Amino acid sequence: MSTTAPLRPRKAQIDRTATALFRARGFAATSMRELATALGLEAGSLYSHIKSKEEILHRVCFGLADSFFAGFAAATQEAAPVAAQLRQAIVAHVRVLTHDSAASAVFLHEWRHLSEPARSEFLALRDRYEGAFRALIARGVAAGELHTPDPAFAALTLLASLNWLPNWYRPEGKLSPDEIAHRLAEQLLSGLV
Amino acid sequence: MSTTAPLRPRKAQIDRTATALFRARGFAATSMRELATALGLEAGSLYSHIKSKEEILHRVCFGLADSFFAGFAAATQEAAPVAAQLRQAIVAHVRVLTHDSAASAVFLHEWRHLSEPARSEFLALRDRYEGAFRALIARGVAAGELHTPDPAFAALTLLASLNWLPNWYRPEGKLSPDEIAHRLAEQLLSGLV
DNA sequence: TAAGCCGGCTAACGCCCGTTAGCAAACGGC
DNA sequence: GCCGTTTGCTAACGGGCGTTAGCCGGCTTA
Repeated sequence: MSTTAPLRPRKAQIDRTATALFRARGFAATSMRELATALGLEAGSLYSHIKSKEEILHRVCFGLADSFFAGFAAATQEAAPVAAQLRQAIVAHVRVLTHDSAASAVFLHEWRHLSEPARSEFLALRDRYEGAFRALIARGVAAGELHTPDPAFAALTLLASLNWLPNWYRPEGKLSPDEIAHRLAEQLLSGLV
Repeated sequence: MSTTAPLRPRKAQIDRTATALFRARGFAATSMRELATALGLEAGSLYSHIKSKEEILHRVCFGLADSFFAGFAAATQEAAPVAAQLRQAIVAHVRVLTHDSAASAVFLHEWRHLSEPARSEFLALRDRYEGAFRALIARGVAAGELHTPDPAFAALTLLASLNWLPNWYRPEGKLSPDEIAHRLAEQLLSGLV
């Protein structure tokens, strides 16, 4: 858990606005002049607050990675049946996705515009997170609580389903984040028969 | 099924190379000069073959949409149990994804760089395709072959899992496309218990 | 009231972008 | 052997890009 120093409010606002633009148009297709206009500024003024365009992307991507790891750790630290831990991990994952779906979309799609070595570091984190799910499922299989021919495969499809959420989630929708999480868990753990 | 006129070979090669670059770097971050260099040309020469950068993206996105619809139609035209039809539709979808995973990745991620009205037309096609899966699942539920509280939800998670495939599929991997398709179908239809 | 930071401006830098115009070599079919 | 098509080149266009330098008003704190 890298301790993120509290951002000055203006800087946090820049991050939020940039995140929304990055999500809507993509990182490469969003210009600093567009971002400045959206904030009611001139382009040059942004550089009183940030060092570069990529710095924003870096903060968004790694900040969200921290959130995902924190959620997973909290969900799996109790001594509960593995299936219940997996359910909790799904809920935690969905909570992060829904709490800031714009940042999540950026996290999922725009990380490749990070330049090295940040890009490789990011991918390593992503692999580690996926590995944690894989290991959890494997423990469930070993304990006889879960059944799948291939835990890696299962982890892949599970996370893929969850990560599609930012594409259709609307905060004003009928289902609350936790209801969505439980339905997803139900669906993914029980299948369609 | 819009009949795609056969492309002249050079033009087809430009499309293929561009697709690979769009996938690796993203549409907006890929320059015509990069594309030309990858083909051993100068940037201006590209315009003897194509009208614009976006034209390439348009062809890739809509061409793949055609493939998906064709696969789905072939999979569901026989009078088989709905569950079997769904299995076949999954296999068809996976075949398209694996046959050209670069184009699939572009189809899935870069369509938003289409300008209007192409962008809206693309989204309408995508909705229609998703709707076809949803309807198929709903028919399965009505026939008592499938069980899910919410066919729309099920269609969403199913396609999400499948569409993650281009992110990890490697043609030289151990599993053949059809083996992957059957495992995915198994996983998604039966769950983890 | 002075000092110092915070937040913003204007102007400009060098560079890269997509695209066009005009020209020329190579080649296949009649 | 001619003609049209295909394929490519060079040079340049107007414009947008990320970023920097230098400046300044206004707020906070001593």
